[in-house]
Amino acid sequence: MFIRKGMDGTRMQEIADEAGINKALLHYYFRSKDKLFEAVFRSIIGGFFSSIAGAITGEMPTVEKADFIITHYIRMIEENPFAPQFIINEINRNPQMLRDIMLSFNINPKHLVQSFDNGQTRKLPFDPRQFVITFLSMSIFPYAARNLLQMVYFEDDKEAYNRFLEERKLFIKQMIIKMLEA
Amino acid sequence: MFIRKGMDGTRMQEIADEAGINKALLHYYFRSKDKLFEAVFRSIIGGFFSSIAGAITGEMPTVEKADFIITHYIRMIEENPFAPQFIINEINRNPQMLRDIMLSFNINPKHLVQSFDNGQTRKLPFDPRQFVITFLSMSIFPYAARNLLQMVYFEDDKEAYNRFLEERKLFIKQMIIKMLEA
DNA sequence: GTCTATATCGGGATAGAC
DNA sequence: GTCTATCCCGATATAGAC
Repeated sequence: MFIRKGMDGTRMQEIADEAGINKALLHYYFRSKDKLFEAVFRSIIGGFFSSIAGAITGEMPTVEKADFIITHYIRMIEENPFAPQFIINEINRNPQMLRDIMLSFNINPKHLVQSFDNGQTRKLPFDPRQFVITFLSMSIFPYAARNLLQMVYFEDDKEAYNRFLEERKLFIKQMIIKMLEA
Repeated sequence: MFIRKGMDGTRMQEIADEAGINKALLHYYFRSKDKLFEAVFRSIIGGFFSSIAGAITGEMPTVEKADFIITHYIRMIEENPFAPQFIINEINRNPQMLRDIMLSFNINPKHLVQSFDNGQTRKLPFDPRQFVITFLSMSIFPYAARNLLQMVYFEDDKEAYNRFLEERKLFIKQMIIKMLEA
């Protein structure tokens, strides 16, 4: 419910109904709405975040390695299509939470940045983060803006949009590989 | 305030304070929070939406035309960096509103889709919407997810991220033109 | 049109029985 | 642990003076 309607838009009563219990019990377990939300948020961000990190630590990808990472990452988005936008929203609402979570997941931003200097991308004419963020953009945005894009460009045809997303997996792979080879 | 904190997270009192008036006057003008929100939303989406449409109606872009459109579109995002995510969020919250607005702006989805069949892109091996949505993704996502990306990949260095965005304009142009030429 | 004061209600949180 | 009943505050909305 938090994912669908956000922290502010969700009622404790709705959550209790969905869980088949009552509000009081919800407070008994989590003490407050804030605490409940944080618990939910941490569990959602966990998988996604470690994958974002995993996708770029170590040496930068060779083309073969990139292919593996892309497949893995896109599958994760497919399985959690609403998670990315939820994460983005809540980090905008409360940026401090991300810092805490990064610490608790033992992720050091410095290491992330340094890892860009390894591997073959060093000869590229652009900051290699351009490629990483381009990949994330191409993968995440069509899910985050699904309702908008589906309505504007696909006459609100759900099936047509699903086919588009399916075709897009190959498209993304080819684009990224082309960029890395360029 | 709606852009920053969303419809649910914004208080009428805050808006009144910001405007230097009081709550009662706000209701006098707009009758209800819902009505006020819709007025704000329509005015924000207006410019963006007509540009999304304008960017792809008529024949599909030649490389020269694409360059012009990209420059124009990115500038609009730069001037309203929070608008895209706001629009995406509120359309997810209330998809019907977009349908109404599209009607009132006289935008017909069928025409949008048909326009993809014109021009040189017809020979491309992919649905041309892949290119349009790739462009939108590359342009919008780095603004929508700014807090997240800046923290994870730029050690929360605001200036470094601004330089990245500046460099990205050229990067996007080159990528899109490369795709269209491919 | 603009204000103060107030009605009304919804929702987070708690008390206390079981 | 789980429930019902209730407190209490904050937020939308309105009444009514000026």
